[in-house]
Amino acid sequence: MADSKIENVIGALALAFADTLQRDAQAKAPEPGPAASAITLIGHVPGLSIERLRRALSLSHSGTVRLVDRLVADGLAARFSAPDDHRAVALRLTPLGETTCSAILSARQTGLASALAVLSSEELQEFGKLAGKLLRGLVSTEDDAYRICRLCNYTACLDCPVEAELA
Amino acid sequence: MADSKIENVIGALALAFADTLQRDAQAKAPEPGPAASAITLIGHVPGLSIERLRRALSLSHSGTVRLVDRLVADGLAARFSAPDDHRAVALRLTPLGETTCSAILSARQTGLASALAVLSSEELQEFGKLAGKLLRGLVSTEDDAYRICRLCNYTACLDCPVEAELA
DNA sequence: TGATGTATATGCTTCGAGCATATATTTTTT
DNA sequence: AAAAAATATATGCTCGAAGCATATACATCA
Repeated sequence: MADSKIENVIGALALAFADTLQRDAQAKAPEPGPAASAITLIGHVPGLSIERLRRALSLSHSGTVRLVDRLVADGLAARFSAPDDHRAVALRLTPLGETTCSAILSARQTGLASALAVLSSEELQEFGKLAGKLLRGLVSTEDDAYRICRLCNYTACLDCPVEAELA
Repeated sequence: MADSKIENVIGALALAFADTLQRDAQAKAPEPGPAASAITLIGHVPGLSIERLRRALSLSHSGTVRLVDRLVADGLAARFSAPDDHRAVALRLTPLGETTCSAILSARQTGLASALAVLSSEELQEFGKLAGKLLRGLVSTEDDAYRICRLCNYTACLDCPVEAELA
């Protein structure tokens, strides 16, 4: 079929972008792996529970608990008891965690911006429009949204297509 | 800046595409992690050396050797001595490895195609064109090419933008 | 020939991740 | 209202992939 070449190109680009994205983000995190995403998610949703974090990161339960243990030990996050559900933990970033979160997000953005610099302004608009359409097709549950947006800079996501799709 | 929203959307899409891509591919591999990429790379470049594989997978040397050990133990790959350099190992897939490689590639393609199905034919063409332009901007060395194309279906990549950029 | 660089292999250790299980709280059922 | 089931978190245990340091073989260059 004529389209499999296009699929190859798009798949390779997604892989390459995700690589640099995660590399840049993880370089500012205290450890490699999902720590960077955990920090930006907690920053995005203060009061997040461990269970929601677990689903967003596609980890096991114990893996998530241990990851949070490490973030707390590093002074980046803190556990509170959730006001509405006394079983649950409400996670928040410490001031140091906020700083780390900003560093992760700006590193992510810098790398991405330089990769996108080869497009003209019009091409970027067009590419972004199609990307938004594709993104809306990938979201059906709230867990999907947290997972997909796990490294987003939410301060810049004013009319996020993911939120639009869920609403 | 007005463009950071677009960057968010593109970054999130890349992450989501790469997630499904790797999930689909790894589900057909003997183990999670870089094994799926290793198999398709060896399939793509028979005679590949461990050192080249190492750079394409961004692993340590010992990690790559052990990964190859496991692929060989699983009956998916085999070591030969490279004809031109007697230090190097030439890697090849066994018939079972070829079968696995095909399964990985077709799983990858199926998932990607369903994600792209929300675009019209014209939109897909346009998106692919811009993706190719972006992709060319990301390649400067041959190692980059192997890394970026590590999960590509090379039989469908007749005029690959990565190869075009290197030539 | 000798020296340096490159490719591979292996012993050792570390540490992130999952499984099984235990406890606490909420929700549902009877 | 009491009992049962479901949900959220925590922890002991084990596994195994990955890196570091080191050793060996071959190649290349002086």
